[in-house]
Amino acid sequence: MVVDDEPSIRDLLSASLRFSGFEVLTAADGQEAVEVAERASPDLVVLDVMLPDLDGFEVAKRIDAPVLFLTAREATEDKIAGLRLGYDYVTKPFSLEEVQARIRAVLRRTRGEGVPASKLKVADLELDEDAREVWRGGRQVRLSPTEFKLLHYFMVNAGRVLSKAQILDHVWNYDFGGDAGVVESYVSYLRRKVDDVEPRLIHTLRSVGYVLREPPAG
Amino acid sequence: MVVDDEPSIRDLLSASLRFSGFEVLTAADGQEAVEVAERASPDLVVLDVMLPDLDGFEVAKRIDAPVLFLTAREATEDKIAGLRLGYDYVTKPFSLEEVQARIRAVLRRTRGEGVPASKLKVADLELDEDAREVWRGGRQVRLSPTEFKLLHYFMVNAGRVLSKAQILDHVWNYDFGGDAGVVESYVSYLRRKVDDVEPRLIHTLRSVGYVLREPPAG
DNA sequence: GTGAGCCTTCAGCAAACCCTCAGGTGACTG
DNA sequence: CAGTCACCTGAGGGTTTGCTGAAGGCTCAC
Repeated sequence: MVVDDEPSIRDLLSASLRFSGFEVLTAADGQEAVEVAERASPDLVVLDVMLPDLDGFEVAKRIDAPVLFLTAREATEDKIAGLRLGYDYVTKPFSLEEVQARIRAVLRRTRGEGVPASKLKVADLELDEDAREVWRGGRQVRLSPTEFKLLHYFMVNAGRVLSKAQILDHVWNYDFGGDAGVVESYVSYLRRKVDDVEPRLIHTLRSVGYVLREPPAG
Repeated sequence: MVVDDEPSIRDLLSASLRFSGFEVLTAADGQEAVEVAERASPDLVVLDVMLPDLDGFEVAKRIDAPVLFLTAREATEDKIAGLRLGYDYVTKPFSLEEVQARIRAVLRRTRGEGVPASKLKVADLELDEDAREVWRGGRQVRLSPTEFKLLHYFMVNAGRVLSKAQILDHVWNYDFGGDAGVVESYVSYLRRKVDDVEPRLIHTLRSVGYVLREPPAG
């Protein structure tokens, strides 16, 4: 369930989550959120701290479900302090990758085994979401936050062709204004760090995009 | 459903889609689009971003159907930013092949199994639309974007004779000014890359066109 | 304040690609 | 058989696309 008063954020999140296979309900304010949550008992609520009517914390108290908070990066100290006390949260502007990673982490914690494990593997390339570690051929690799998010996106979608626009939409914050050139830079960084041995896993499809996959025989 | 204020684009798209077996409705502006969509609930709407009355995004919000946007290649930043919100789009000038491929992809995603799978096969020649891969006799072949579009057009119309003019109209952008000589060049490229073994699949019909088909036994 | 790591832009280079053209080849026709 | 026509294909030039090194600005920790 997604609760935010800005329609654009609501649409962005619900579309992205539906595409990933979740069933999504939405609410535009605290009142509606409590009502819908009572009827539908969602597995998780993504909740903006700042709502027009009720305070986010108030809503969280009245809902019997795990909560992932959304908050402005420039939030006041007491808000952040409140969040630190046991709540998970993501700051706006966020990237879809970030939110989905957090959602999966929360579900994994609360629902135990209903969710895929946190280790992704393609050929001899491994990524551990919880530990935030990446290994290629038994050797650990250090990645910057953006590099990690990009590689994670590639691995979740292993075998699928991803356009640069698509990558930009998922890995970069939704308010990023630049062009797709930055994706090329980061693909280049990733290649140097995790794809400098055979078999090559990141492949360029000229004027289409990139794909991460084990090359087929022949 | 096709929504564009330029009659030539509308006719081009609707004729091509009807020929491919779709039922097509059209609208010339946003107002009409919303009305028609309400009455007919189309499976998909092909929608120009730039309409005389309403903004394309406004229309998309009011229509309860998947949307494929059309946009000028040199669109301004904010237009593109809107497209970041998860929408599929094709840039003008497009080729009919491109639009139809995108339409099928969207329908496949939203309607699940109501649409033919993404793998085409003729004899030992295989083409996977999603993975953008082509195989001949178990061996993978790399194709440029135009080569891929051309082969795709051949395979969708396997067994049917295609004139060079027809091919030009479907595979090349609608504003292409050159002559049919390119088609000969690209057929030649394709033959070298995917038709260099028996049985030959691409056949020339002198002063008529080409056809891709498995030759009959004997 | 200072430095390190990180993010983004940019420009130069390299490769891939698209299209044109022209000479050659094979088929049909008178 | 010779002439004509359609087609095939190699060569080449202009353009597009992608890769990467370098540089500037930013944040954050010390």
